[in-house]
Amino acid sequence: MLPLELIRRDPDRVKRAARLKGEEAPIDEILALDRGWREHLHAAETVKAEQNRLSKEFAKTRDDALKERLREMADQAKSELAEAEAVKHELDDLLLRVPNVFHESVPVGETEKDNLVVREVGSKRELGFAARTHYDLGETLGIMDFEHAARVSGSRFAFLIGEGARLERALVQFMLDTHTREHGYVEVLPPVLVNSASMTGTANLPKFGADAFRIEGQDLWLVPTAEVPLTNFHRDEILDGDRLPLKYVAYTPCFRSEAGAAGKDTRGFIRLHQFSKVELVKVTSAETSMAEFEHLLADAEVILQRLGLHYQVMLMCSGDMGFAQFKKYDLNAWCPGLGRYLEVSSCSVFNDFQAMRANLRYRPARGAPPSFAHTINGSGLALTRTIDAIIETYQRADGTIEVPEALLPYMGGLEVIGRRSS
RNA sequence: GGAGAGGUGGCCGAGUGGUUGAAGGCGGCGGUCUCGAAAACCGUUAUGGGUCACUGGCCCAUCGAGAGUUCGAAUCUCUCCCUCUCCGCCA
Repeated sequence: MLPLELIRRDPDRVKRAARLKGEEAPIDEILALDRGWREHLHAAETVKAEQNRLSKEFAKTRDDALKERLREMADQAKSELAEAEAVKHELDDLLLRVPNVFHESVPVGETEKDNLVVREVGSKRELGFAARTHYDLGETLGIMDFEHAARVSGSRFAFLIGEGARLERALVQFMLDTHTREHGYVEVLPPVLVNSASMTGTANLPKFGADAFRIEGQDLWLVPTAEVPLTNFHRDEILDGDRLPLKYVAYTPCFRSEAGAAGKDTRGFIRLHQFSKVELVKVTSAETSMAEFEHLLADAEVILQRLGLHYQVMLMCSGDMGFAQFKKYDLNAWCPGLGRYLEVSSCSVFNDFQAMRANLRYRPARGAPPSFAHTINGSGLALTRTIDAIIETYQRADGTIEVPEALLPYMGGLEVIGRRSS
């Protein structure tokens, strides 16, 4: 969330940022509640201070009249404080609904059409025959199965089978190895059920609860991304500054109900209620976050480069970047069969927006007062769509799929997916 | 899931309802001593918030969380969470 102090000092900046993001921000209500809260709090504390003082006196004198007066003061302080807290709750609730501001380098715009292509790497592969989609190829080869998934779970689920499942496992291994051995991330296997406080910490709550799956009757949610457990790992802590940046990588399933997206990408292995992702998370100091953000983006790009996939780096405009992000890049991989790019990674920096919600701080130097950390995350990469891009890019005229060179060590000698072994 | 024990500051660990925001120790920081270091000794060492005559002061809150009893709660009561031990169940 944003510091209340920022909203007091520069409400217009916050309003403007929200408008350019296409979000609502109840700034005037917040300012009114803020005034009310401080009035009641001041009243309560004044009475309480006097009560504390007289209470010590009472310990000596045991004066009955004083006791009666103290009883009244206690009631008064209690009711003022209750009033202050009620207003503060309302205030905090609204604060959690104020979107983050954004970095000066973010282009102002309304829709995805206003996003900026920062660079393109590689080029669209010429196949020399009519490209087929990953779901056509996948179903034909028997490595993807949507029909049985619909029976077992419902729509927007999928099975990977045989060499398809093997491909995902190889990719996971490849990505984790690259990020841990070469990029210095610590591998983590987190819980995939998290509580509401964690969901609030990363700003998935209160606004986006409808996009997530909740466990009935319990305060538990299925993680929409490993960002939630990784970023909340240090919630309510004060870290030593010299431990930063912290770098974590985790492979987890991700669960999204995607309520608002019905009808979009219904075909194929693209937008599912459950998908796998390798996620990168960094916790940094305020000074280094923007540079660490660019590094994280580069770490994710390495995966695409090694897989030999053509992709573009897209800088998201204000209107398309989301509630919590300070700046965001998408990595879009080219899929010849679909004839379009698929988003395989989304990399974001949040400045202290998440850290304030999660109360995640660090001490810049010995004895210095704590500051809120900066948080960064990005997919490195989403497995499902990376598989789509690989299948469509490496397909051969006979409908089999070549295994990208980088994955050969992870595929146990398999060089072509779908080749008859007879 | 059943039975029991316990959750105190960066860490360990005292704590009788009333100068206890909290003894003591460790660690950290500053200093004395020293050619320097160690040791020893002295001092200092939480977080959040409000407020003011605002490079400082004053006030409030915080001893797992929440509620209660009381003029006053780390200390008494209740609920919840977590940890540990034993049993059960399981991967």
